[in-house]
Amino acid sequence: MTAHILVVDDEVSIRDMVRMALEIDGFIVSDASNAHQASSILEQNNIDLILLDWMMPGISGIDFASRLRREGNHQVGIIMITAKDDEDDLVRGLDIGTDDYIKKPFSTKELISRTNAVLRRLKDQPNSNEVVSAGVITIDSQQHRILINNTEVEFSPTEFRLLHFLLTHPDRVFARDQLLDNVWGNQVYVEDRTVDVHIRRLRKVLEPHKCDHYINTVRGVGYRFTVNKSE
Amino acid sequence: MTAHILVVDDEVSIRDMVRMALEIDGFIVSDASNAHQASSILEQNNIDLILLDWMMPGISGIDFASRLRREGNHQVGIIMITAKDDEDDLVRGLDIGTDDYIKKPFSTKELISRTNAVLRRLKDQPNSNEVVSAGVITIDSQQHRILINNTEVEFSPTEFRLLHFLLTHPDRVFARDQLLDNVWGNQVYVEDRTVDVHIRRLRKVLEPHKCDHYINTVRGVGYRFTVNKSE
DNA sequence: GTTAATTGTTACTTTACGGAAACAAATGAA
DNA sequence: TTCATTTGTTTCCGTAAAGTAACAATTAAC
Repeated sequence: MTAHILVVDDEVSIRDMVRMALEIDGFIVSDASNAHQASSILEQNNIDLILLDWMMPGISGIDFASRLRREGNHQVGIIMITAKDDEDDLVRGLDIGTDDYIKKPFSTKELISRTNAVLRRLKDQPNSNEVVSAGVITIDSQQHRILINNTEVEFSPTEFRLLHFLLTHPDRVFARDQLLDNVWGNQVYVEDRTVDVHIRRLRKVLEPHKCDHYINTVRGVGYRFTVNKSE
Repeated sequence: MTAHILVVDDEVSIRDMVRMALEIDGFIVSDASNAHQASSILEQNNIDLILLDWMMPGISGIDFASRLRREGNHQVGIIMITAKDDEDDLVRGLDIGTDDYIKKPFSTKELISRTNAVLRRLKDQPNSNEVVSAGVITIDSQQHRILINNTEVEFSPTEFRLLHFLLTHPDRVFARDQLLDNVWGNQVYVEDRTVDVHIRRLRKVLEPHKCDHYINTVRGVGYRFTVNKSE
């Protein structure tokens, strides 16, 4: 969930400033002072977004960005950081497929805002706006609503994510740590037993609607969601 | 179906670049180097959207846009292109009734994205002169009036825009960021929590009319407008 | 030029959610 | 059976999120 951002700038002061602003806002940040460093970091990490200085000694930001896109990397977001008097190069920069621009000098607020905007746009690509259902349960992600027998039932955020994951992966056993990875995210460390507690809470909410039996316990392994009674 | 776009800029390099980007994306493009040319093209064609340079010799973009709106042309979309990052001027630009603006330098992606966004918005509401309603609330955009149970209720500008956006996009959760993008505009950098405060103010105004329950809080996600009671 | 309204931000309060601990119950193995 | 292990369940507490009000700055109105 937490985005990993790569900051590429030859000036250490800019790097530090940007890094600090991003880290305060909860992002994971790596940085590089030139294109070569940036390349190796990209290879070794799962980078979501690059904040790239326009003018750098050696391989410029423009060249680096266009090379990335030419090589077929369209997943990573790229925000260019430009100085005032780079307007002449504007034409060159426009066709290489960057996601946004930030002009120096910029506020941290603008930085964060644009970063989030680009990340949001990238995330929106695969539309998770579908309606899924199993048995008497229907989940509308866009509305963020769950209907059971056409009646809305309230769930807490974690319960919502847990049920959504289970329902979209039916008839399959998941170990507790698999559920933690998929529902909590692989960056959070919580106890295995926490899953049990949340399964319990989920069952409790489902109980009045007589569909808590959709959630099976597989002793020694984990939990499974199924609409067919297995017993 | 295909949108026809008019590009107005005195610099030929910008015109060509924008034209190329738009044509690659399948738009029909006309261009003009000044306001007079633009006027005649507007008369002779069915233009959906104008990409208008802020600073032009002779009649400036801002003058041209405000004249269009004054003359009653509210159908055509207008996106301002500006090199200045003078916030005061930008605010003035929005007040005139332009649909969006793009700061130089900008990416082709941003250009295309904003163009599509404005076109979508215009299409959604063929003319914003329409009257929309949900439950006991009726919004007349042209009159800039909101009726609740056929009684006029006063809202501040931001409250008006917020309620209008929510009401025209019912039964859908919006994150605070999304609301900021859609109600405040994409380049206004305000805190997330500001949304909370305005939601509060909106509810406060709706409260005496017993329809504050239309606005749902979705914890951990954002807000949703719905006429159906969620319980 | 004075006043009122609007808006963004901050600080404080309230709510309720999530995580872990603790204990009970169930299960399986010896 | 007895014991160990796994799972169910409840309760407690810290904290993150949302509600709220007050404040300052800006803008509009008079």
